[in-house]
Amino acid sequence: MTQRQRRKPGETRDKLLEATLTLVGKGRHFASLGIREVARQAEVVPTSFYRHFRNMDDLGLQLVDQLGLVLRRMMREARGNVLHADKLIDESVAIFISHVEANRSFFFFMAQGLAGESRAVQDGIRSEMRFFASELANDLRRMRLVDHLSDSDLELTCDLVVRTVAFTLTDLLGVSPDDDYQIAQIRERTARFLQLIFVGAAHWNSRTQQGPGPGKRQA
Amino acid sequence: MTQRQRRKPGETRDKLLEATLTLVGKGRHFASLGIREVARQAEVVPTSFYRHFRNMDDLGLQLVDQLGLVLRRMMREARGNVLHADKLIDESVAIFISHVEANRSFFFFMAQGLAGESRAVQDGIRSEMRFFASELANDLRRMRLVDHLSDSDLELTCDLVVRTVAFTLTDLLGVSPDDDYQIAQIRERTARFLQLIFVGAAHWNSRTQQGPGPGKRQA
DNA sequence: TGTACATCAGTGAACGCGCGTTCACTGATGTAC
DNA sequence: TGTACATCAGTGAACGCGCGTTCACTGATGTAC
Repeated sequence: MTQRQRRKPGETRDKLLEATLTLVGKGRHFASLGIREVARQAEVVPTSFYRHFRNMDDLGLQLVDQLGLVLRRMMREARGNVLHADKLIDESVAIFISHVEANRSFFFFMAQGLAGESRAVQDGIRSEMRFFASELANDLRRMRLVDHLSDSDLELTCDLVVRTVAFTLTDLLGVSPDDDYQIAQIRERTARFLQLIFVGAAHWNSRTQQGPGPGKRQA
Repeated sequence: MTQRQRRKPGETRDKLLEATLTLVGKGRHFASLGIREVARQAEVVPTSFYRHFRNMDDLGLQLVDQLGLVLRRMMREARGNVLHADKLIDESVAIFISHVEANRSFFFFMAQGLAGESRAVQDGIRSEMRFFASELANDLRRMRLVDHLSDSDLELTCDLVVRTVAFTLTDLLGVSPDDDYQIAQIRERTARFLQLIFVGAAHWNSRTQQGPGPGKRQA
């Protein structure tokens, strides 16, 4: 057998993670993947799997860690590129969508994991989202765009923003990655969702929180 | 064998559907369920499965149909019970949560299906959500709570409301059905999300739509 | 610098098992006359 | 009302296959002295 072993350290592990993402990217659900199937996709013998992961859930957890890195990279890029506050929403959404396109499988895995079989993966993804929301809150504070909001109301707003953006994943899941028109539609719609939320945040106050119905304030 | 056949017509089919929901309710993911496993849970011989469904995806589609009925029942109850506009949000959310508790597995299946393996199921659930959003829009129009919104802005608002409520499912998924405290937390938080959205809708206008950053209007 | 040994990651064979699916069968129910 | 027949839904046996997992092995790399 031609040089049967000693790839670069961690290479097989990376291949297995990537193979899983590839299958997810092809439309498979993480919960339905098996060890042999992933190993086959990774062009690795099934027994190698156990050198790196205890089972598929364990692999899923390590994918969540990598997802965290992807999200942080995205956040960094957004901080660098979103300069003018008046385009904050549009530019942020655009950056999000472009990162989803560039890491489709990762984000699909994220969307799947939120309602997935493994509690640990669920919690991991939720924790990433919480972190993201709190970083967003920090940024908005720093930009002094939400001075009238209490900490907990700001946190509420950012959580809703993150959820809304995350839900977009289920929209993107359904369209082909090169259907630019549909993707633009989703981008615009998402931006309008966020505008709606921020308009709400701008007019939010503690009285409001006590619960009028819709439209109460408009008169 | 004791009375080997002729149950009530459709009984086996219902048992298979219910068995699937039971497994989903226990934390399993729909995509990971197999025919034999479902048949076992239903206490039915595996071959019976084929008398009613072509495969698991087919069964999933029929679950989506039933989910539609559950949602319609919920809508009817909300229409009957939400009387005073100033409590519209709180009461609607309470009704939603109580229906989720009463049909846990159904709603878990819905949450799973949104990012599930079957495109048909995905589309089915999305279609149910669209229908729900449009009915909500009708109701709000009828109650004259959103007179200043254009049709498309109202549609946008209702879509966001439905998404936000749907996302709640991933929160509920993580808490035990008898953890009343946590469930109350989720209910309150969801109600606040919706208040935020409706405050946004109340102050929304076409200028806004052209995209100011957050807080722009507060000065 | 060289040697002995421990550790690590990749391998192929093998296991028992549960899977999806097919088949021919059975008997209850519905339909035609 | 009675009879003959078609349809339908449930059944048990059987198939070949892919699954997760174990095992003993191999050889490259790291470490101690």
